[in-house]
Amino acid sequence: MSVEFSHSQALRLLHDVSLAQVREGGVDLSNRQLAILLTIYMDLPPHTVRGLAAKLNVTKPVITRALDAMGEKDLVARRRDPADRRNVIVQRTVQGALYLEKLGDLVITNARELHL
Amino acid sequence: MSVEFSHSQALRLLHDVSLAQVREGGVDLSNRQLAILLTIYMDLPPHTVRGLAAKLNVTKPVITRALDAMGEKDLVARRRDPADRRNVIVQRTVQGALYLEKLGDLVITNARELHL
DNA sequence: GCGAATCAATACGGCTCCGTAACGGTTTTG
DNA sequence: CAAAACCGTTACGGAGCCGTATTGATTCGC
Repeated sequence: MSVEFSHSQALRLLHDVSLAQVREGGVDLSNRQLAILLTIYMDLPPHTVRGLAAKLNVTKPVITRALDAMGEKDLVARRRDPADRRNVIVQRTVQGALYLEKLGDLVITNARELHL
Repeated sequence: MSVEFSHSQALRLLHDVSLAQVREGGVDLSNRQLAILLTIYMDLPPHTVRGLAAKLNVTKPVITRALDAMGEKDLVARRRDPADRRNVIVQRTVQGALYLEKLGDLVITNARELHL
């Protein structure tokens, strides 16, 4: 299945998705937070703070703080690694999966409306 | 040209794009700023502060501040409306067009890598 | 076993953005 | 013309995130 995105189609898709996000005014994540959340849900576990920091090319406190913020919204959960208690394992949550499901639907809906 | 986005393909695309943005670490706009910028470049002019605020469902100071921030990066420009000097007309810039061109390319490149 | 190394979290000062409210400048209205 | 309406900006206090440096807990290396 192959398709040629036109340049303006790509930007229109971004426009519609980000506009819907802004207008909705619900949960709004920073670029970094979204990247972290998507990495947790799309890449293979396990996810540690250090691993996420390396993958996103940011410092560890950035990850810790993002997990704090998203943890309060129940989008992710933390657990100490029993094998090596220095590590923290980042886990998915029902709430987080739900949020990303809606986000994916938003992309798909807008892509369809572009006859893309 | 039509294609069925799968749910995970949509999220993967978002993941790759936001990850690239974060890893790059260059100009990073908030969700709102990006929505404003894309509206200015994708929707028909003229664009006023009030009009943008209504379109994005946010207050006017949000628009003013976003224009301040993006104006300093030369992504947008402001001009008084000669016809009604209360209005401010928001204009595109070369720098802004360049930024969005790169962003569009990023989406297209990542979409292609997904064989989408 | 004990010091070095590793992990995540925290402290700190600084910057940006927020929402509400007030403000000057301009135009419309009566 | 004066009062009201309108437009964008600024003021203000507060919240969130940043980078750097440090801390506390745990594990590794010798």
